[in-house]
Amino acid sequence: MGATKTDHFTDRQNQIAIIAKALGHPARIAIIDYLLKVNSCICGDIVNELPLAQPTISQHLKELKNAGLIKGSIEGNSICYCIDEKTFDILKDYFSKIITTVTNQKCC
Amino acid sequence: MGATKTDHFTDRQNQIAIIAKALGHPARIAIIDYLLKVNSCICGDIVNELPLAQPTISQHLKELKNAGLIKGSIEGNSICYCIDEKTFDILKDYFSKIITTVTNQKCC
DNA sequence: AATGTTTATCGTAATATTACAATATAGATA
DNA sequence: TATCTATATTGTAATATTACGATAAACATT
Repeated sequence: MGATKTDHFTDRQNQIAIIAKALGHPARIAIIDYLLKVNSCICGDIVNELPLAQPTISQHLKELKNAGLIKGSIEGNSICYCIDEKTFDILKDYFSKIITTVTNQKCC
Repeated sequence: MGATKTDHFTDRQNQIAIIAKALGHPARIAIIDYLLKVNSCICGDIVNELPLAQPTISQHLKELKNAGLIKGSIEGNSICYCIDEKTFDILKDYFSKIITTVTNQKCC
């Protein structure tokens, strides 16, 4: 017990959940906010910007990358992380659809 | 150690993270999907619909409710759960803003 | 080559989440 | 009121997440 029963849900449900989960931590939202603000980014910057140790930030960046929310390219001896909008589109579409459907419902 | 350092982040960052986190489990996405499908709902239905025990579903419903994603009204001896679109709007607006910003960036 | 800088990984302690059996609670119905 | 039905709560085991010190890896610079 304790582990999520991934195989009982559809691929789409798992996909949405994985992306949402990656955004389910304020440090990761703060990283996204910072990436938007600076328009381009080096991880070291984030370490100075956030109240977390370097290994913790590296771990959060990894999760955002695994979820497809950011992509990183090697830039000399540091790494440039950027937002990957395709993945954000998936979520936006999902929410848009929900809102449209609910608006047409007469319930509760 | 181990606990999220909530007070180091902005209220808005925490708010987005809490909502996203609530959607970060496939069972909860499945519940949202089901609520959309049936247009109105009783918890018992969900228990028959999902491969999870009744207490587990009750727990997931509680989390969705705490995050403001659904609302429940007592309906005789059962409970009618519905989607609360206001909260989905918050996320949709957040993602829309991200996508607009990123599209105008020339990075990586 | 030695040193410095930047980022990742390992190990691990603290905490949180997930799932469910057992049980409680609340309202409906007999 | 006794019983049934629907949902919530409690307790707890299994697992996952979060945070960070220590260390490694990769590249740059001296």
